[in-house]
Amino acid sequence: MSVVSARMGGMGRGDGSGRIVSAPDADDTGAGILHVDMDAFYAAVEVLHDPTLRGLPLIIGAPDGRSVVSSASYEARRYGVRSAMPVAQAIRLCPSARVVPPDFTKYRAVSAQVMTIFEEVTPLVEPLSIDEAFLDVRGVRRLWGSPGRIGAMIRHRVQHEVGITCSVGAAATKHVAKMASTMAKPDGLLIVPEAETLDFLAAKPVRAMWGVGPKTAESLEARGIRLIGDLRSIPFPALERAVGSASASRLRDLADGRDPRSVETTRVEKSVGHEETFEIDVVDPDVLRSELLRLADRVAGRLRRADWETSTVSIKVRFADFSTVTRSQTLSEPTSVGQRIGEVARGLFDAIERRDPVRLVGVRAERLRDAGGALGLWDDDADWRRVEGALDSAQARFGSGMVTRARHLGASRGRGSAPHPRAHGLD
DNA sequence: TCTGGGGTCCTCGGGCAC
DNA sequence: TCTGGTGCCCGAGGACCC
Repeated sequence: MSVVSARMGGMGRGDGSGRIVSAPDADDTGAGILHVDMDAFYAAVEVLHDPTLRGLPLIIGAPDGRSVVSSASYEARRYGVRSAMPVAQAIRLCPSARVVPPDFTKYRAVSAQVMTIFEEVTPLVEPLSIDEAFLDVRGVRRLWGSPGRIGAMIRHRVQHEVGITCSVGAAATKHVAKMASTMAKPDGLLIVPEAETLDFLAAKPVRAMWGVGPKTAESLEARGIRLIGDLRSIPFPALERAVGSASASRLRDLADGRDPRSVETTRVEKSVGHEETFEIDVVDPDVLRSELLRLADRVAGRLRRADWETSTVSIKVRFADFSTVTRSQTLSEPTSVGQRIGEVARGLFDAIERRDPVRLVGVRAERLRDAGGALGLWDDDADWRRVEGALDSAQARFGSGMVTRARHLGASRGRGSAPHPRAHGLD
């Protein structure tokens, strides 16, 4: 029996018109990775808090200025409203829509409820964003049943315990599970048994792949590569010319159904930043400098709350014509002091000669590189040798101050003492 | 029609160390 | 002492994701 029990159109277009779903008891052999994605999450949470909004076209986004749509209800999507579209344009497409400013406190609270449900099903949960996660359910079959049953159970629990709907993709790999949940939207379950992976992928457009955006798709399509199946047949050197060698290898693997990424339960932030778009483009350098200081202060505050320091500060300046430049500087001494980050940001800004009107400035701080992965997860001797090499090289470059600190961080965690996230998995 | 804000990851060229 | 290969970091830019 085919995985597809209902088909209502082509590929998903974001408005649910291409929805494809499976029955929960469809063949799910080998489909132990689930991707769960909330449907129109921000809009759904707003409806949860104000039931009079149910059934209305909703646009989540700041109603004024230069903001864009963060989320839209399916009622609004039927008018062509999409995420990332300027709010002004969305209102023109759907003048009857209710525009609601985003409230992340509310969204985070509901997200926590949903993630708790996931963690009650399996310890192997990888939150991907506020409204989606991967779950590895291969080790909990005896507890809850097959992946299809588990997907159906999660959907039922989220709907009844939280009050919103979600879509689930079940497959042998993260990539296919993610594609499947997208196709099942809204409020659906799509199972791709492992043996049907290649057939499932073959006729899908390359644009549907996770990681292929407009630019990559355009480059592929210009060479006649429109379907994932085409990625398998094109000579590899031609694919490399289209997207570069690393992307070519990755895309070829994904097209062949290979995706070695496991569900990782730990994730470490690598940078924090703030940026702001002005309502009206700014020319006055003093205004821009003081804005950079303000952003640097906010960044520093977050660094201190997270108890880490930055080794590299970068700024971003977007001009009126939307061209963007970034500048960064690695510090001789790591810091979490706003004034210091602000000084560096201002210095970087002053070194940019272009003085066109500016629409956006941003400040970002990279986490201090401690040369072995921020959590110090040493897999084996090879990792350690690589770290030692990097530290030696850095010592030669920068002197011993920063390097001693990095070496200490590595050593204090202990070689081999930190468990790899995968070690927490079920058997 | 005029493009947010928060991120991650990749590529590429240059410089440097071993 | 010089050279080439290798591998790392840095910095800039870009693509992509939600």
